[in-house]
Amino acid sequence: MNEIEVFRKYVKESGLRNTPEREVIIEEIFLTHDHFDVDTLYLCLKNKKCSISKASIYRTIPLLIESGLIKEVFFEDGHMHYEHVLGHEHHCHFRCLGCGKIIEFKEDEVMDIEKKFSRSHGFEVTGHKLELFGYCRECLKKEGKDRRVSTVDRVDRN
Amino acid sequence: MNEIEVFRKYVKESGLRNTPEREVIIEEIFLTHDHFDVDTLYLCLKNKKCSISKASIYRTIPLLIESGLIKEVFFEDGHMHYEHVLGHEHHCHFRCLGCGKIIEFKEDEVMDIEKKFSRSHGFEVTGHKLELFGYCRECLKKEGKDRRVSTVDRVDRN
DNA sequence: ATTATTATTGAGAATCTATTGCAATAATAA
DNA sequence: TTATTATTGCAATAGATTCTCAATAATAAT
Ligand SMILES: [Mn+2]
Ligand SMILES: [Mn+2]
Ligand SMILES: [Zn+2]
Ligand SMILES: [Zn+2]
Repeated sequence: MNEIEVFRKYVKESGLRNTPEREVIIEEIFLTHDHFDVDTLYLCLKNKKCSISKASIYRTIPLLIESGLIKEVFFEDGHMHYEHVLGHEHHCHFRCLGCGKIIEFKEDEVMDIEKKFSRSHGFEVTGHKLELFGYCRECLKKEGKDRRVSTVDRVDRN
Repeated sequence: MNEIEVFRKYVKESGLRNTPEREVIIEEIFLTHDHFDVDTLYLCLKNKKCSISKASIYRTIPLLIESGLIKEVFFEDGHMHYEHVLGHEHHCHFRCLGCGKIIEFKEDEVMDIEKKFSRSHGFEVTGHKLELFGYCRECLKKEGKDRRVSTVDRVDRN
C-alpha cells in the first residue's frame, strides 16, 4: 500500500471523507524523502498549479500522523518539522551545532535501553526519540581544530 | 559556585550588566528542581512581592542557557519547557502517552552510542537528548491491559 | 562622589505559528 | 438525484515570542 492507499483506508475506517486537497498534500509530501514543515509545504503547493489553504494543511497534518504516514521530528525555528513514517525505518538524528546540518543514522542499541527501562519500571515503552549534537567534520575542519580524538575514545565528559 | 555566582561571572566576562531582576529570576528558577516554562515562572513571580515583566524573562532565558545554568528540555503545549543544568547531572526522559507524566532516568549506554557515531563519522559529539515514550504502570493498570512482557523480552517491534 | 556611557527594563505593539468560526462547497450515503 | 454533513478557504482569533522606545539604572571614567 502506498501513502495514498493507506490514507484512503484510514479515512474510510474513521468515517471521514477523502478530498483532492488532501491527496495533493500527501503527494507533495512524499515527493521527496526530506523533513518538511507546513510553510515550505504551503509555498511548494502555491508555486504549482494547485494552491491549498494553510488551514487545510494544518488540519490535514494530524490526520497524516494519526494514519501513520508522518510524525513530528523536532521543533526548530519556531515551528514543527515532520518526516515520513511510511517507507522510512526508524532512525536517530545528529545535529551539527556549527552549520545546522541534520544527519540521520540507524542505531539498534537504543532498543536495549528501551528494554532495560521497561523491565526496571514495569512500563510499556512504545518508542523513542534520540538526537545527538555536536560538530560535523566540515565544521571541525573550518574551525582549524581537528576532532580531538580519532582512534582513541574520548574520556570523561562531565 | 552557586547559580548566582555562575551568572555574575558569566555576565562580567561577557561585558553585560547584572541586575536585581535577573537574580530574582534565577532564584525563583532554582527554588525547585522541576522543569519550568516562562508563563508559570512569570506567574510565580507575580504572586510574590517582586513582579518582573515577561519581556525581561524572555530576554533572560537565553543568557541562562548561554551561561550553562539551564537548557531547553522539550516543546509542549505550544511553548518551550526548560530544566536546570547546574546541579543536575544529565538524564533522559520517559513520557507517558496516557497521563502525560514525565519520568527522569539516568542511562550510560547512550555514551556508547555517542562514541560509536563519533568514531564512524569523524564528528565531535558534544551531547544528546533521549526521550522514551509509552505507558506508565498506572496507565497500563487503568487500561486493564497489563504490560505485555514481564520477564521475557518483547520481540519484533516494527 | 559625580558624571558619562550605554545596557536593561517595562509596557505595549508587532510578528509568527497555529487554531477556529462561518458560509459556501462538495464527498458520501440513501 | 437528493439529503446529510464533512471539508474548504478566508478571515478572525489565540498564544508565544520578539521588538520598539522612552525611562531607568549598572558600570566605568572622571
Ligand atoms: Mn529523519
Ligand atoms: Mn529533566
Ligand atoms: Zn556542520
Ligand atoms: Zn501514565
